[in-house]
Amino acid sequence: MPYTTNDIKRIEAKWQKYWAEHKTFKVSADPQQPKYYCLEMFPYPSGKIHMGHVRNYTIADVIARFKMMQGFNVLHPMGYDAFGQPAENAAIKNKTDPAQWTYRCIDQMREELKKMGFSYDWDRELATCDADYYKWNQWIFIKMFEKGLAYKRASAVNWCPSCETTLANEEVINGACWRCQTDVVQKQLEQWYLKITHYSETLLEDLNKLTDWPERVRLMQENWIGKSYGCEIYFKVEPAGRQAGTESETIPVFTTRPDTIFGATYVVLAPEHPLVEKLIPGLSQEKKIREFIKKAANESKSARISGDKAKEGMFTGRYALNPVNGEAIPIYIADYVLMEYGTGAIMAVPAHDQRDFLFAKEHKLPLRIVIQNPEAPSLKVHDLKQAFEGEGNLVNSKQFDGMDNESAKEKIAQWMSVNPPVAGGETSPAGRGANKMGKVTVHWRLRDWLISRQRYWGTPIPIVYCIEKCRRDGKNFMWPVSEEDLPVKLPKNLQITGQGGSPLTKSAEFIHAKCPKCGGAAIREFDTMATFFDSSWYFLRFCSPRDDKQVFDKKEAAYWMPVDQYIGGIEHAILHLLYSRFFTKFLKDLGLVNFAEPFTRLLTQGMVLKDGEVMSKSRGNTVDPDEVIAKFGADTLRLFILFAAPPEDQLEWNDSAMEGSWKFLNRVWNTVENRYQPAERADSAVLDRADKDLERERHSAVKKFTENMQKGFKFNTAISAAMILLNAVDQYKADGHSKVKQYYLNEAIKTLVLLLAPMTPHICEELWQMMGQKESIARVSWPSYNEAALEQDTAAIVVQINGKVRGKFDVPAAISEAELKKIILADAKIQQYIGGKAVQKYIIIPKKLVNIVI
RNA sequence: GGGCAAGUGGUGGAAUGGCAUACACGCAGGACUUAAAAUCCUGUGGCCGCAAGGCUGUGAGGGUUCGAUUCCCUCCUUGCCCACCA
Repeated sequence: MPYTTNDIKRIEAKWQKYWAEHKTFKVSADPQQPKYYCLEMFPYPSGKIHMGHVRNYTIADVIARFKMMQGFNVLHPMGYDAFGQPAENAAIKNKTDPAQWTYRCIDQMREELKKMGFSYDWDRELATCDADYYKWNQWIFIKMFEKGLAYKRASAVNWCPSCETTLANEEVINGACWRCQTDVVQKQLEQWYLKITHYSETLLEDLNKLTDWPERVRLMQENWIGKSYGCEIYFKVEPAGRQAGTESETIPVFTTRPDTIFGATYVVLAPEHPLVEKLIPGLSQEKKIREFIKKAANESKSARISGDKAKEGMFTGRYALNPVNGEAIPIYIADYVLMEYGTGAIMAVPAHDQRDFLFAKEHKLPLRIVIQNPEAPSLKVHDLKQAFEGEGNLVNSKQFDGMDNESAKEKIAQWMSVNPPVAGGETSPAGRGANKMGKVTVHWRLRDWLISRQRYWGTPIPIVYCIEKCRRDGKNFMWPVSEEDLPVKLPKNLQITGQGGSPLTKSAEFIHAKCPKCGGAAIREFDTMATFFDSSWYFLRFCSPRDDKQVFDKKEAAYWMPVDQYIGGIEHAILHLLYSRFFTKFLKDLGLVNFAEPFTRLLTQGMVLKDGEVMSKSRGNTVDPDEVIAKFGADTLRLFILFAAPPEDQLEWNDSAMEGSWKFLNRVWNTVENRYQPAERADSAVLDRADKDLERERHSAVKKFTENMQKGFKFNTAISAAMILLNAVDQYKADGHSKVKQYYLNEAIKTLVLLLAPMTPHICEELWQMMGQKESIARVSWPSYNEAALEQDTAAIVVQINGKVRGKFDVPAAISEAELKKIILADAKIQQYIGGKAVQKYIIIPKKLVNIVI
């Protein structure tokens, strides 16, 4: 039979049908069997799969099939992250319903995935937009609400004017919306948050457990959580002349540099700081300050954080007292201080902080040097061209003078946390430290997660607001929907226009509800959940996807979880992976799971490039997997992707290398077809040199292939081991009349097909059948190797003189050192290189190398 | 500005202290063919040499070592992440 595109198409279709009909990859929990949960990040169903998907899922499929052959009970599911804005945008554009569009895309995507021959247990397929999935989103939300971990709060939030919705901090990239790149603005809104900060400490701490995660993902999460040790210092506000006697306000500032406290020459509040309202009324410049605050608020986030922007600010007219020396310093409002970090207020030390330095120069504010550079010890204020941010010894700092600033950080923080302000009087706000100058604190960069979205195509937040009795009684009127009323279903067939806010606000059918408390009239919350909520626990749902009684089956989850190998793009290093870790910790606290981390091992696959650039629709340099499959078949595509680069590295698309993969499979095919002959088991006692060499090549290929699969999934070098075996088989001259030779040839060919089975499953199934086997190759045991068969009789010894290669010797493998030396020194060429000089020593690495030092 | 990763033939890549360039792609030459495709064989880092062979070579410079692509230091370049984070 020839090897043509049509044959390949027929073979691939045949085996895809076989796997589907025989449910080859259907699994169930079996405590007698070791489990392996292999999971790829499920796709957003946009219809067509792209090369990034193909690479991601091919890597996962090879791992799943390899583990299956190694005897594991492998869970390998697939689903769709199906809620989200693209469905709404498509619905607006095509005047259809987001649900219709999404399910059509899912159908299309499923077909494409099947064409790749992936080993999914299709009976577990799920889509997050199914009511029987998002019902459990709502259930989890209510549990969080009950524990105080889901709450509603008004504050300045990130708002994307184009998507007309709020965004989480994690979704703002360089001040712009992650989805549409529109500049994000700040807006004051009442929104739902999840209290991920409740787990800050353990999210950080447990990163240490994730030893099989890429180092850089752990670092990115560590930076994102951002634990910083520092000090909160209390600056008492001086009463304004007329208001003398009124209760004084205190400004807590956060700093990581308490060693510079004696150099503070002004205090700065963020424009949104709540204290501003209390400080400015009645001041002559009140109006101007309000204008400035308004201007700052309207500025887009990207403009505000851009590095080269001049720092703008205004003097409030008020002063604050530095607790360490009682000095009155001016209070400013400036846009370079961010409300969302620290306390939203800073002490400015212009001599030792570049941002403060620039602002001080601009506003002619004084500088004071409190750290002397040991390399230029007579630093003067008027010499400063920029802030001195280096290490040094303290000056102008009273009893701390002369101390190195690293020790001073700790000493001063300690001193402030036990002593009242030197200027006297009460300064610490209630609960922050009873009348002390400051306190040692820890600050986190991680913010609570804003999950409200003013969009239609998402999980409705299961909350109702009573508008009758509860509200009239004036107490709580916000209630979670009771469990038996879940799911709160999304209404169908709404008009999606993309304008005028969420379509849910206009659906009478949706809005009106009954108050779960008093039974009176109520209206529903019409915000939906961010889709990252959906994907934060889907891996648990895959353990029991059809369970309609509970969020997931505890027993099933206990067997399958945690995920042994998770595979996906680096772009989810923070968002999805952090949220999933948070959910797992919450579910552990609920007693539903008994592990703290959902993903034991993580592999982040590299991007697919073409012409040196990331393949993307907007660049127009995509290669359609469908077209490649039509021409070469799925196996060739899979092999190319695995062979072209290690999975973590970028992969450069190359058409001619694609043909190389085709050629290789063609050779494998021809070898089986032309050289495999049924033969009986033969006596190994009659092996000649060539047979032994072939056997050694076979065992060596199994060893190298298996080790490369196990140590970091180095598929490219595993494949090269298989290629070497094929080369050895092709070189091997089997005497057609010798049963012994045919037997060993058959063994080598069978091994080759088994090794390739996880990578190119269709063709290997077909070849396996051609070789007379009845069983699907997917369930055959992985081949083993024998160390003894790898032994060689002779060893090639490299001889170096002073580290330079000067000769090679074939010697018996078991030779003694003395004999080895004798043989080498007897060589005329070696003697010529030694040239009569005295040999200082011999470095001998057995079976490898001898270095003669002269 | 801070952090991390990576720099090896014409190309993808291999070697993690012991023969640099495994395995492929590409290219060149040859066989088969009326011819082409396919397939097979040979060669393929650079320089010198008819050859045997020699010298040189893993971004640049230095160090450790009998021996460095591999470990350490400095620098350059590229990529990624974070960033008025106090």
